[in-house]
Formats: sequence, C-alpha cells, structure tokens
Amino acid sequence: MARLPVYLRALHALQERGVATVSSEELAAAAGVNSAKLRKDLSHLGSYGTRGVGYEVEYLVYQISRELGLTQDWVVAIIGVGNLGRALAGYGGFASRGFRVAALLDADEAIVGQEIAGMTVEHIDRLEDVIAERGVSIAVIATPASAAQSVCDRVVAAGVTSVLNFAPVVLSVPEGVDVRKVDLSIELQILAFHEQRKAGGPVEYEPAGDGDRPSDQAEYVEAVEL
Amino acid sequence: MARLPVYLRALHALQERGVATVSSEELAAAAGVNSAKLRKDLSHLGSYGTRGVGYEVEYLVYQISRELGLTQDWVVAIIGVGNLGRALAGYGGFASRGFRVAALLDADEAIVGQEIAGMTVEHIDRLEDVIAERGVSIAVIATPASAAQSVCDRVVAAGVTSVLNFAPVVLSVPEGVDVRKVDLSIELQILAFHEQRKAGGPVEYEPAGDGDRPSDQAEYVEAVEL
DNA sequence: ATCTGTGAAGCCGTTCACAGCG
DNA sequence: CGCTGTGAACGGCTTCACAGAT
Repeated sequence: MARLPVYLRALHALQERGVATVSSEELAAAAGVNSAKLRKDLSHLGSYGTRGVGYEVEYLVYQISRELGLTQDWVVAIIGVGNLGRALAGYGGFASRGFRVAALLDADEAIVGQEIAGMTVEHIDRLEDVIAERGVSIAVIATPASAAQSVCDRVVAAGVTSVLNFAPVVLSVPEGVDVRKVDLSIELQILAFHEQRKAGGPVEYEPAGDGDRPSDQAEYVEAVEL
Repeated sequence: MARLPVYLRALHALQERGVATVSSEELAAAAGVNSAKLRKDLSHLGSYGTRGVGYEVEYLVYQISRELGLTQDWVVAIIGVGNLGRALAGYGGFASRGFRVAALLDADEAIVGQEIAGMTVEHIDRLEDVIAERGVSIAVIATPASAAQSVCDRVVAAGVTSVLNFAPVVLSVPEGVDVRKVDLSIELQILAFHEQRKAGGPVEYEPAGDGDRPSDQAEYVEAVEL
C-alpha cells in the first residue's frame, strides 16, 4: 500500500488544523485520489469509519501509523556522503517519522571524519561493524553508480533487508530483500517525454488526449548519482 | 512509458562495453524486467529489432532518445536552494542527458547571491522573468512544503507545464500540467512497512508470501523537504 | 534454428453503484 | 438522509505462447 503514507500526511495536516472527523471524499481530495479508492484502501486495514459520519482523524492516524510500522523506530545508515548524502543527512523529515540516521559512511578519506548534521562520517570499512553494533535495518545508498552494487552486496550480507537506492543502476539482490529506487534523471526524462508531446511535437502512435488530470501525479521515480 | 529511460541506461552501459547487438532477453535482464514486456514496449516504437538476431544497440539508443525527447535540450530551473537544491544543482546526470540547469532561485536573502555549481543563486522575485528570458520548460521545486504550492502556481502561471516536486505536499495544478513527485520520507515508510512484515510481525490480513522477487524494484517515490 | 513481434489469455488495481448501517 | 463498505463490472498492463521473419 504505497498510498498509506500519503493519507497519513494528509491526516496529520488535518490534525494540526484541529479537524476531528473527515469523510472519505474530503480526505481523498487532500490526498489527491478518488474517494472509492481511499475507502477500499482503508477498508483493508479494518472498519475504522462510521457510516453517515466519516473517519475519526486521530484514530485513523494511529491505525495507519501502526500498519506502516511507524510506532517503532527504524535505524538508518546513509552510505555515500556526496551532495545527495549530505542533503539526506540533514533532512528533517526523518526523525519526525521514526527514522533515526545512525551512521554516515563514505570511502573518500577526505570526507571521512567530517562533521555533518551533527554526525561524524565514518569509513566504509566499518560498514559491517556499524550495521551490527547499531542495529541498522534500512540502508540508504547514495554512492556513485559504480560503487552501488558492491555496497549493496555488503549491506545485504550484513543482514540488512531494506535498501533505498539513489544510484542510477538496477541493483540485484537475493529474494527477501526489498529495494526501492529514486532516480532523478529518469523523472526528468519522463517529464521531457510528456513535454515533447504537448509542444505540438510529432504525434507518434497515439491519437491524442493523453489526459493529465490535476491530481494524477505520477509515482515512478529514479536516482541521483553522488 | 516509464521504463524507456531504464532501457536507455542499460543500453548506454552496453554501448560503453562495445556491445553492438542485444537480444530482448539480455536487455531485459539488464533493465530488470521480463523479456516479453521489453519486446512489447519496444514494438510500440516501431520494429527496430531483427528476428533471429536481436536489437542493434546504437540504433535503439537513438530511437529511444528521440522518443523521449532527449535529442533536444531542456531548460531547467531549480527553485529552493537548501541542501537538496544544492545537491540537485551539482548533479552531473543532467547535462549528459540534455537537461540544462539555467537558474537557481531562492527566497532567502542569505542564500541569494551565493555561487553554487558555477551558478549564482537569484531571488525568487525574478522567477517569472527568468522563466521567460531563458525559456525554462521544467521547474524543479525543492522548497519547504509551505512554499511549494505558491511557487508551483507561479511557475504554472508563467507558462511552465512540467514540474518535478520534491516538497512533501500534493500540488494541485490545472489540466495539462504534468507534476511528478519524489518524496523520500514516503519511500522510507514503504520500506518500514515491508520490513515490519518480514520481522515476524503480526500477520494482519494477508496469508503470507508477498513475494519480493529480486528484480521487482518498486517504483513509487516521494520527497525531501528543503 | 533463433529470436522478434503480437494475438489471446490472465491478472490486478480501479471505478461504479448500491446495499446497509448509523 | 449521509456516508461507509463492498460486490461486480471495467480496463489496462503483464505474461504466455506461437507464428513468422531472417
């Protein structure tokens, strides 16, 4: 359920505004989805709504948080402390959602030892030790493409089964390991593709009317290198 | 066709290794997809393969590049020069794929005027002028969540119809405008969700065997703030 | 004989529409 | 009467399997 985090964010916003109850229609609008879809998604977690009324915001926040595993803390290691790694290290959205960055690792001697976002960058040689000692369960790979697969192999060998990959390569991992990827350059390429079509470009194989509705925000992604 | 950029990357890698021809099977493996899917995707661009042989790498690279609109240059503006904006400005994967970052804009007087990745950060007040003068066609929003919607409204009003949003909000835009979003915190939440399940967590509503196959890299995304 | 291109079947997520609860 | 929860219809994407080109 990749949409639950989006609902959760919308619910948090409502909570801050002091809203106690929402209808599927309202919440769906805030999350940018169709109301039937939202109801079906929520019904998978159980019947947390009240017919004729809607959903109680606070209760729903708790249920979704629990479903997503956000009621516990997750220990994250960031590997590769280039521009992107630095940006991730300083990202405030982690702690607030139960993600604790416990290590920054890099292979570059010039970077190792630097203080970033209140943490000292450690040498990649310590990777296995750090994962074991601090109980890292999610590895964020922000290395250059060339290093990504070997870093991935090492974190997997060290027992990590969740990887967020920012390097522009397809990582191969054994069954049971989850890899998600974020690739900026692919995002831009997809935008360029649509942009080209709009600009009265040559119509290639579809008649017309692709239909980009307002809330139809695409959800594919790709990665930044370094 | 969100997979074309992935194919293209795999093809570039093959090209660098001097490979002249690939079968659908090989290319599919490199891109992390099924070979039937790959053939169907490529067949939509025309018949660029040779039966009994495979696809000519160089020719296919050209055809896909053309389809994606990468044979022309795209002018990009990055709005919000926090940690993430800086990382994006310094990202090398842009220029090589026909994306030219033509402007960095921010509202913070302390940041305006700084030199980053060879460019001077300009004040957000100049947004409309910059878009018009330099022919910006893609806007990258890397501002805090609170500023994202108003920045988005301004770039859309200025004629931009492609937006890449890193702020953790659902942007609402008029029909005809393309928004893609990258949200890191949502990525981590999805990983946490799966991780929780693996760890012998309470089985909630599915029997078992979710089946994370190796090449099944998820493709949803979400954004970093600032 | 090999590997592409593609009709046909299968599968899964989305949407519709309404029964039924509050 | 309003709004949730959900069976049923729909549509698009994926996979299969093979005809046919080289």
